[in-house]
Amino acid sequence: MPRAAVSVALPVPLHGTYTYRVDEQHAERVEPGSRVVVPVRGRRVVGVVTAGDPVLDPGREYRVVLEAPDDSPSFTPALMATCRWIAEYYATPLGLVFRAALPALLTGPGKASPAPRTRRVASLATPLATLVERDTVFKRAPKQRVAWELLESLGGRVPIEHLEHQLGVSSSVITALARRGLVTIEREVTMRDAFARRPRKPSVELQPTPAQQSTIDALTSGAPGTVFLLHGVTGSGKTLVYIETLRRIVMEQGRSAIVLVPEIALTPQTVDRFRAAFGNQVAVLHSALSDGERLDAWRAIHSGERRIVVGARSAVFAPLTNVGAIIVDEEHEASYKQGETPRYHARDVAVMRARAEGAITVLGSATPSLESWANAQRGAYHLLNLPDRVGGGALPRVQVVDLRGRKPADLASPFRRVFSEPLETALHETIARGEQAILLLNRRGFSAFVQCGECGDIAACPNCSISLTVHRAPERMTCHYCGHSEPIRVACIKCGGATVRERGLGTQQVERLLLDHLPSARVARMDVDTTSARWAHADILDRVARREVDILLGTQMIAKGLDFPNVTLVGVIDADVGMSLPDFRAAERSFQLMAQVAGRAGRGPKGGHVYIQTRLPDHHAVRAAVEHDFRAFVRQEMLDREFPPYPPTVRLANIVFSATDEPETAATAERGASFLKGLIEGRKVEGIHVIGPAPCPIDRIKNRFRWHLLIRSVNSGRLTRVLGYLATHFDPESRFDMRLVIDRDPVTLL
DNA sequence: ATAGATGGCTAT
DNA sequence: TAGCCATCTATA
Repeated sequence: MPRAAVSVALPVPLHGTYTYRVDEQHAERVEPGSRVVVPVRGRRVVGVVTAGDPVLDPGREYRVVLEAPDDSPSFTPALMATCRWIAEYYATPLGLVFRAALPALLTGPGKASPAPRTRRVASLATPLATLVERDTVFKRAPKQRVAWELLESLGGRVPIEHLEHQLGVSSSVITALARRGLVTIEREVTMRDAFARRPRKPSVELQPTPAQQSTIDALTSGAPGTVFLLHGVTGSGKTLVYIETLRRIVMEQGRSAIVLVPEIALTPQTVDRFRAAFGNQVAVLHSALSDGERLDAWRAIHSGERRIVVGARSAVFAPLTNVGAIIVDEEHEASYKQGETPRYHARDVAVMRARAEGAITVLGSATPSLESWANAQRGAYHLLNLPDRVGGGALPRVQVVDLRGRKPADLASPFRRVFSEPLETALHETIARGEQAILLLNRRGFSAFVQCGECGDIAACPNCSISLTVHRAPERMTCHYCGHSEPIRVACIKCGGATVRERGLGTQQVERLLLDHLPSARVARMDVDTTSARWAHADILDRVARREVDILLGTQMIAKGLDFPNVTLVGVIDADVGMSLPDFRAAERSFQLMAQVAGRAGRGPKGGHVYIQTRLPDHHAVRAAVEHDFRAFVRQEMLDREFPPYPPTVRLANIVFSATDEPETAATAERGASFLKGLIEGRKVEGIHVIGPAPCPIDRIKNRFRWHLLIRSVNSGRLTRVLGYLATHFDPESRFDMRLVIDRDPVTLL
């Protein structure tokens, strides 16, 4: 039945759809989920058909769909349903959700697809059959002979990139061979796939242990829509469980699957294992792909050519059909939350999509998020445990170095101020034994906090129980949730001891100290500055794997998924910096980080040691990290989130106002708060509370002033309705470039 | 979100 | 006074 008109969601921040007529030429090619090119204010825009045959107003003119560029819809019904859920839950226009779900090259009306990528390939030009012949030709060029024979042994035709990077042939040798006419170099069109640069290892997956096997059995017999929370300690072999589960669901049952990983660049080893196990069934989507590469991968998935998608956050939108499983590795990771509109959490989207697809969801972590843990406790998720390391290896011994009440003599040198004696000794010994160390430095605090030098207590807000931030002019401590403010404490309210103002150290400073005091150690630094280049992450980690690095110093990015058997020492330089962040998840983040980084130590037969330097040795996050006891941490942390209530006890949304004028921003935030309070009181909505407004912890970005307010709700559906109402009925007024952002389930409140 | 229109301000 | 930038406006 050809359609006369369609409803189209457009990538504009307007809620609701637009109606366009369809002429006969396009009638057969438009159905829900199809991309269409339509006129919007005189320009061509790509929208997505949400429904066919809407009711038309006879008294009105409608514009006509200009193009229906695709043979088949880009969105399956299950994926459409998932996008609709996102639009409603996060109070985001549907068209913007669709746009986020498509590769960039499919969201613009342009037809120009980028030029295919080529690579240079070397081939043998002349056969040199006899040894005598070779001896003469290569008499004075032994390196050319090696290269030539390597080429010959590999079938006479090899990409130059491969010769240079994996086989160690220098480029000058190749040019010389080409110049002498012994080798010809030509260009060849390749599939754009940057990850193919990494050497592919042969598949040598081990046999599952009995514990792994029973987990695999449980996962593969889960009813459609079941969500599993797989709590497996570091080194318990979760990746093998994922792989064997997919072997059944994808290879044996013929379905498809998505594997979400926090950030591919940080987890190359995990990705390598999937590629090794499933070869060209795997499409890898990661942030470093070019637009063209991403489009190629999308097409290969859409056509059914690749049925396993491994990727970061947005891979949850992979255009697969018949999805049987969605795996979310390291499900607690904050990078699953998108930082811009649509601000979806890929873990939660994964659960919704899996339900729509009739698939199982596997949320895996050694340190699950409190949200997922609470869902498992109330029976919404099915909990599976892998409590032991594969091969019976012990978890490393964790030792606390108490930095409280250190004597002036201990603080004489800058080095000693950062590295306690036990940590320094351990570093020396580790390097002397030819083993490797990882040093974790929490992200530099963006703001200063006040801590007691005697008991370690960090000054916190009496209403919100998050840390207070030091402000200059006027000099006060301020809460960035509710706006509470008080003079800077000089004496600790718990013990009366003298307080100090703290602000974390930078990685460069610590690197300098290491280079000065351990001149023989080879130090690699890994942070945003050293990893901006495309393959910088993988390159640094590969150097560590090849043991070209003695000490790897870095921010949280070093804590993830690495498996280096020769790393026997891990040091957490200052656990308190993380604990001091003005964020209700500060303790959770710190615990996760300590637990994850501790899991990097002692993965080999040599065992391992962890040192945590802190002034809060009795804090439950530190104690639980020492004991490797996630459940003990959760028990205390759940209590702490009850009053004042924070997730998972309540649902949370962060409403951010920003504009170029400070008083106007504050006034609009006030107006937003009154609007919400009026709505809540007027409609007698129970269990929803507005906190603030207050300046955002980062109160100014690129000359825009930022204020925010928080909404707490005991009930999810009610919060959905309030946010939907705010998005469609509150007018922030566009003076001073005013913008309003609704961030539901925020992972950071900066 | 975003392009095109508008209006004020600076460098020439 | 042209050109630039911040701001405004509308989207079938």
